Amino acid sequence: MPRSPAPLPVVPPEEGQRFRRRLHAWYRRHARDLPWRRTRDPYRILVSELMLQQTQVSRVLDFYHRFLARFPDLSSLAAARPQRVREAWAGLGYYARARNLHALARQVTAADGAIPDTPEALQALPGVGAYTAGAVASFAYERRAALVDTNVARVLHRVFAPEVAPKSGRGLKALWAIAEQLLPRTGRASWTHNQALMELGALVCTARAPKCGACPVRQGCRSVDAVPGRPRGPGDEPRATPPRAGVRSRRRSGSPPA
DNA sequence: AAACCGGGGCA
DNA sequence: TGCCCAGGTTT
Repeated sequence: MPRSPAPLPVVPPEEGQRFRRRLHAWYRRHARDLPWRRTRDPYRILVSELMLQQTQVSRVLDFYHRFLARFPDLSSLAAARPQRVREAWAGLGYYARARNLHALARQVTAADGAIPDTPEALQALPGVGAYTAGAVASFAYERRAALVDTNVARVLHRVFAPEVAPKSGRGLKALWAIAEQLLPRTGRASWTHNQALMELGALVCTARAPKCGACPVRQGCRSVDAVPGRPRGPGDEPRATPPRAGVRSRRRSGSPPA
């Protein structure tokens, strides 16, 4: 029997629209002013995204400014010696990212010098995976591209798909499918939508102690709805235990609820 | 699909 | 010490 492919989750269009609206209204009021949100320069977006891989925003800020002062554009980076690039990265950690960025700069410079604008082409570059490819397409070129990073994965998991295992291959595929269904119609709107999704995960729908009381999309969140008996008012205290999306009573299959 | 990789901060 | 962070690459 050929194993039937697990059906990907479907988000009803109306539900998606309501989600987008509330998310956007929240973002307009709470978005942080981050330097890479003030530019569409593909090079600068690329630098920010590589620095931000597995690294918190607060720790990237200083490095970002210093790096760009040292290497203002792609060609200056491509022309630099590896040693200089490594120095500019010193302290940030994950130094393979610096090598990847440098290799990328040289590779693109050796070609036509243009950073690609589609996720497919971007993903062929060193150090650029599915997330970063979507991020550059969306944030630099304002293309209508989906992206799923750890923040987005957590938000979508909790709100729309608590039943999937978010770290598994299938779970991630499901979350990407949801992310694509949620995309607004235009690339311009997608830029804001994607930023907002990530911002919500970073500021409200956090890994530990999520601020559900301050969440613009808690109504309709399948993880919050799954936790009864907790009337949470605005600005509520961090929960001792996160919603643990998808834990409808963590029962090993077989032991029925008492 | 799962394993592995790799820095640093903070509870 | 363990978990988390705007993941990617390799097996």
